[in-house]
Amino acid sequence: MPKLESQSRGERVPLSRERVLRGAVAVADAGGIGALTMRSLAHELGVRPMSLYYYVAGKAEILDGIVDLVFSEIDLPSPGGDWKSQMRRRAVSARRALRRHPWAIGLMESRADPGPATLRHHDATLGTLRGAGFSVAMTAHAYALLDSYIYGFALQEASLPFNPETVTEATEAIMAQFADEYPHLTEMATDHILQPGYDFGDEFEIGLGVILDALTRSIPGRPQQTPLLTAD
Amino acid sequence: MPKLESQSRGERVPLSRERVLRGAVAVADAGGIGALTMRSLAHELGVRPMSLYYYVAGKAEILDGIVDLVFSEIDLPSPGGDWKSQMRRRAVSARRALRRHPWAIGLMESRADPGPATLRHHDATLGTLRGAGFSVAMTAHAYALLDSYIYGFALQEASLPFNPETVTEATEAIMAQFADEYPHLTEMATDHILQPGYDFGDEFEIGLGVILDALTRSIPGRPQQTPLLTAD
DNA sequence: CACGCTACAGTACTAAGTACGAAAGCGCTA
DNA sequence: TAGCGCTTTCGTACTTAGTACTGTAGCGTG
Repeated sequence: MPKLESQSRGERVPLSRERVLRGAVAVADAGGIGALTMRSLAHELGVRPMSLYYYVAGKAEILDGIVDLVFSEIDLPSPGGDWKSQMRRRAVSARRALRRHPWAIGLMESRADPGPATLRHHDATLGTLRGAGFSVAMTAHAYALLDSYIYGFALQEASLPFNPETVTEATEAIMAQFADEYPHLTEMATDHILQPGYDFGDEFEIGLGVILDALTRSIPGRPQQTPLLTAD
Repeated sequence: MPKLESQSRGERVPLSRERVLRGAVAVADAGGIGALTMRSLAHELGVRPMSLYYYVAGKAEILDGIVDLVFSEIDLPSPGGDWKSQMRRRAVSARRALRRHPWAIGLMESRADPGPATLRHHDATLGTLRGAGFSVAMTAHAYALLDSYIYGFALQEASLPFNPETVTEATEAIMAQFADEYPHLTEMATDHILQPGYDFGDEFEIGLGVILDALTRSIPGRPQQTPLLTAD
C-alpha cells in the first residue's frame, strides 16, 4: 500500500477544501474513481472520514470539485493570438489533462454544475473564436466540433487496453481465434496497431489537424476553397 | 414509482441472462446508472437479488453486458455501399443510441473487455472503410476521428443541462450575474443557445458533415484539393 | 476563567455487493 | 407413486461505503 503521504512530518498541515480536493484527485489518479471513497480520502489526508464534511457538503461536491480542478489544468487560449494555434494548444493541453485524469471523462457526463475554472475555460475559448472572426453560430459549430473530438478521443484513449507493451503478447493469441470472425479487426490489429512504432495517442494531432484545416475553410475573409460550413 | 412491470400476469417468464441485461438497461434508462443496483434490478424483474447471480457473475458483468447491448443497437455499415453515406448512417445511429442510453458513455471508459456486438460493430466499420479504398493507416485515422467525434458529442449532449425548455428561464437569471465575468459565454447563451429554434443536437450533423468532407479529400483516386491527410 | 467558535472525530444507521448454502421446482426413472 | 438429482431461486449475513447526529478538543476573547 504505497499510498502517498501528503504531509512530510510532524507539523500537520490543517485541512482545507483545497487539500480535500487535491487529495481526491491524487486518490483517483492512483486507483481510479472507484478507489475514491470518503474513507480512503480521509486516510490519504491523515484524518478521519467525518472531518471531510467540514469542508465539503458530501461526495457529490467533491466530484464536482475535482472535475473543475482538471479543467483548471488546461491551458487557456488567449484571444490575441492566431486562433488556429490557440485552439491547437488548448486541445493538446486538454487531452493531456484528461489522460492524466482519465476518471474525469466519465464524471463530466454525470456532473451537471460547472465550476469557475470550467466557466473561465469555456469563456476564453469562445472569446478566442469570436475574436478571430467566427460568427456566433460558427463559433458554436466549431466549439462543438472541437470539444466533441477532444473528449471523445480522451474517452477512447482511456478505454483502450493498448498499453503499447502490455498487450502485444496477450492480444496476439486472442486475436488469432477471432481472425475469421473479425477479419478487419484482425488486420488492423496485426498490420497496424501491434506494429512496433504504433501509438494510438499519435492519432490525436492527426485528427486535430484535419478538423482545424476544415474549420479554416469556413472563416470569413479567407477566400479558401469550397466552404464546408455555410454560416446559417 | 412507475417502475415497469416487465411481465404482465400469472405465467412468470423465467429469468435469463438476456432478461437480466435488458432489465438492467431499462433500470438505467429510467433512473440513470446510479439507480442500477442488484436490488433495484431484482425488483424490476420480480425476483430476489441473489437470483441474478445465477445468470451473471456480478455487477461488473452486467455493466459489460449492457454496454454491448447498446452497441448492438447501432446500425452496422455495409461494406458494399458508398462509404460516406454508410459512415453517416452509422454515426447518426450511434449518436441516437447513446442519447437513448446516456449512461453507456461513461461506462465505456471503465469497461475494458468488449462484447461480441462491439467487436462486430468495429469489424463492419473497418471493413467498410477498407473496402472504400482507405489504406490501413488511413482507416485507423478516419476511424479514430469519427468515433472520437461521435462519443465526444454524445458525452457533451449528456452533460448539457440544455433541455430546450427547462433551462430557458432558470439560466437567464443566473447568466445575468455572470455577464461581466464571462462575457462570451453570456453572448453565446443569450444570442444563440437560448434563441427559440436552438437545439444543440442539430450540431451533430453539421460537425459530422465537416469531418466526412475532410476525409473525402484524403481518399486515393479522388484528385481533390490539397490532401489534408497524407498517408503515412 | 468561562464562553463560544473552529476544526476534527466517534458512533451508528442505511444502502449496496455478494459469499455461502439451503430450498424449491421439476423431470426422470424405478 | 416415490425417490433422485439437476436447475433455478432465495435467505441470511458479512463487508464496504456515505453520512446524520453528536461530542469534544483547542484556542482566542471579554
